[in-house]
Amino acid sequence: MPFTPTTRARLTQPERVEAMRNRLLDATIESLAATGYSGFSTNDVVRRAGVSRGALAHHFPVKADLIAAAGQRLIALRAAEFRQRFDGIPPARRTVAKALNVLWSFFDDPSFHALMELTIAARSDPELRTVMAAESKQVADTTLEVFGEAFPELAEQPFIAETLQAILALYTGLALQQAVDADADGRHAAVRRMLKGLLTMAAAGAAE
Amino acid sequence: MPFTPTTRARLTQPERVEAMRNRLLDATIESLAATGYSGFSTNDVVRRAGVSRGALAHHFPVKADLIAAAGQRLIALRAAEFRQRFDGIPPARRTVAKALNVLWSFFDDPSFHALMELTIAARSDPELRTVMAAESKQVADTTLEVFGEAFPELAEQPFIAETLQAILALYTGLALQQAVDADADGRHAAVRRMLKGLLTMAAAGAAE
DNA sequence: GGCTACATACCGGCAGGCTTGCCTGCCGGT
DNA sequence: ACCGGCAGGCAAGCCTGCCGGTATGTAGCC
Repeated sequence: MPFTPTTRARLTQPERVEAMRNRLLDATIESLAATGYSGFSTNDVVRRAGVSRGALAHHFPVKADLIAAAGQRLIALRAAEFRQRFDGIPPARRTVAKALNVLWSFFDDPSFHALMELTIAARSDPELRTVMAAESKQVADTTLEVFGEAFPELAEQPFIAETLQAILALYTGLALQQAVDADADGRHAAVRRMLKGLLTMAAAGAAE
Repeated sequence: MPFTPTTRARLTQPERVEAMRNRLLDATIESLAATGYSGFSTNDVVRRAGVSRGALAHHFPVKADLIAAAGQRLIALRAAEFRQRFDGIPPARRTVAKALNVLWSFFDDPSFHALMELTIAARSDPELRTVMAAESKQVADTTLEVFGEAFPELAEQPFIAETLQAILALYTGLALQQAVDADADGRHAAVRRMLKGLLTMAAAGAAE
C-alpha cells in the first residue's frame, strides 16, 4: 500500500525527527526570548516543548549544540519571514517609508530579543560566535538583495550598502534601548520619523 | 607639600569601606566584560578583587544588589569619562569629526561590553531594569548637554536631539555587531566615514 | 503479505559539580 | 572594651550530562 501520508495518524520516522527537532528548537528560541540567555536552562526547554529530558539529550547531547542550532534556525526563520513580509507589499505601493516599516517590524518582535540574547552571549562563547558572526553579514546581504529587487533604480545609487548597514545598526540600537525602557518609544518615534523623512527625500532626489 | 594624608599607611574606616566597595564594583564590571552576564558569578568577583566571600557578603548581601550597584557605577564612570575626554579636545580643534571620534571611542571599549551585558540582562530582571532604563535617557541628555557646550551654534538647530539619539543608536548597533564579528570592522568603517562626511556637511550648511 | 529481529526515538531518574546565601570566628579601628 | 569589617567553611538548591529501560518504526525472511 503506497501510504498516503495525510490519512496516516503516525508520521514516518524522518518526519517525526524533523518535527521533534523543530519543536525543541522553537521552544529554545521561545525560552531565550522569555527568560534570557542567563536564565536559560534545558529544563525549561523540555517543559515548554512538552517532552522528556531524554528526548532533548537524544537530539542535542550537549547544551551548546542546542543553542547553536537554535541560533541557525532563528536566523533562517527571520530571513524567510523578511522576504515574505517584504513581498507582501503590493508592488504599486512600494515606497521607502513602507519598506522602513517592514524593516522596523523585525526589530519590534520577540524573535529580535532572542537574537540579541544570542548575539551578546556569542561574545563569550567561541562556538556560538562563529554562528552569529556569519549572521551579521548575512542580514546585511539579504537586506541589500531584497531591497535591490524592490527598488531597482535606487540599488544603483552610491553608498546604498553603507546606508542600509547604517539603518540596520540604527534600528538595532533603538530596539535595544526600547527593550529595557518602553517609555523611550516617544523619543524613538521622532528619530524614526526623521529618518523616514530624510530617506524619502533622498530617494526622491535620486529618482530626479 | 599639601596636606595630603598620604603619609598615613592605614586609611580611616569610611575610606576603607569606600575603597572596598569600589574594588568589588570594579571587579564586577571587569568580570561582566570578560565572562558575560550568564557566566558571571560572585566567586569570580571575589577572585578578581582578591578578597574573601565574606567581604562581598558584608557589603552586598545578595547578588542583585551587587549588580545594580555595579550598573550605577558603570554609568557614572562612563559619564565622567565622557566629559573628560570631550574636554580634552583643544577648543580650537573642536570639529564634528573629532567629536564623533571621541564618541565612538566609548563604543570601542570594554566598559561598553559590560554595559551591553547589563542592558540585555535588564530585560529579564525588573530590579536591574529600573537602573538601566534611566541610563538610556541619561546618556542622551549628557550627550546633548556636552555637545551643546562644545558647539553652541549647532545646538540651536532643529532635530539636534533626534540626530544625536540616532547617532548613539547607530554606534550601539555597530559596536554590537563588531563584538561578535571583528571582521566587520571594514564595512563598519565605511559607514562611519559616510556618517562623518554627512554630518560635517550638515554642520557646515547650518553655519552658513 | 505477515512475522520476527534490529535499530532508533523517547522516557524518567540519578549523581556530580557549581553557585548562592548564611553563619561563626577573628582582627583592627575607635 | 566594644563594634564594625572581614575571612572562610557549610548546607541547600539547581542544572547538566549520563544511564538503563521501554515503545515504536524499519528491514530482512518465510
